[in-house]
Amino acid sequence: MARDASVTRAEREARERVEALGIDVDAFAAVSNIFRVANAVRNHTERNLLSEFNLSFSGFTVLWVLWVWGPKESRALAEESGISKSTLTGVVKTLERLGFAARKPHAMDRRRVFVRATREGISTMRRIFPHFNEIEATVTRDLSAREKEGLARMLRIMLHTLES
Amino acid sequence: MARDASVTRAEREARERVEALGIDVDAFAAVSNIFRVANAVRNHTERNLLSEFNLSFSGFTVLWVLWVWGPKESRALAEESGISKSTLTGVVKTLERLGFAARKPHAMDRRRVFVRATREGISTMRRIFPHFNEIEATVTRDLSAREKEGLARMLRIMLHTLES
DNA sequence: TTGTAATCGTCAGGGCCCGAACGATAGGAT
DNA sequence: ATCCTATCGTTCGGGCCCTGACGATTACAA
Repeated sequence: MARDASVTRAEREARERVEALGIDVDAFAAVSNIFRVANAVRNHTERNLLSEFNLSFSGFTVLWVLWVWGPKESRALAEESGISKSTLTGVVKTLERLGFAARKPHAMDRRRVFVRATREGISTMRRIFPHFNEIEATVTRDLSAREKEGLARMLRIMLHTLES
Repeated sequence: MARDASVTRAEREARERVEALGIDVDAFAAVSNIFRVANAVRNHTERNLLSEFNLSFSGFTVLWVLWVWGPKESRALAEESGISKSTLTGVVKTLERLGFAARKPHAMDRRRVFVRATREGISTMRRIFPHFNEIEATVTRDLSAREKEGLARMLRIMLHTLES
């Protein structure tokens, strides 16, 4: 079957409704579809993979960061995970309850706290990550390797634009 | 200045950590960057635009759907907005409190409820949307029109893959 | 040394978010 | 007419999410 890149009815309606206002239709189409895809993949992953491990998507993300980077201070861990410090407090509490993460105090500075993945957290990530990547591969299966690279490249450009 | 599409330190670390597992690196780069961009744009929009109107991103999305489609039943409105029915109940309550939306009972079927945007909700959307589109244009400003179209096209392909 | 400013992680409050369970309603079948 | 089943929107419990405020701690200046 040929790849289906057709515009959904919702998107067509939206464009018609909005075209009169002199807006940037290309930007609109690109960004709103990013939200749609992110939302859909996130929900799909939570329901079909993470729920087995009692992990939320954020919990998974935080644990993933700890797995990749090793122990991190709260502030940096929050930033890297894309959530606020206060949200991180709650997420780490949940990860501790699940036995996937632990806190340890900073030796020099008693304000700071390190968070690390436990042995069980690490082994769990090793089990989950291949399945997660399988989902990523599935949802991009109708794109060529070249297209995937182009997609990632454009998103990185947007990220840099946002940070500047 | 030349466009910056360089891989972030975080992404480089992640790849190294994970390459040994025989995963699909292209899919990983594409999907994880979708999450990053969606998160960043969402937060930016909430902080710099929607907070002035006491709107969450979800509230904005729901109101936007009502603006484009006109009155809708709860079930369809939730689906179109990418949230669950139970979440919609709360979001619509907030929109009602703000005076942006109203409920009206179905004439034939007393189980069903229509939701519509109020006059004030509509005029608010007309004010907000151009600013929202300005953000969309800004975050994609380093992409050509052709690239934006290609980006949207690839995301639509992913959406169709997810739905099948 | 003592005051002051900066930074740390946490908590409080309010809203979003989901799945599961619920009462109300509707549509068919018998 | 009365079951049975499907579907509607809501509620409930628990977790995520943010901003703003907080006490604790540290760094630095006077």
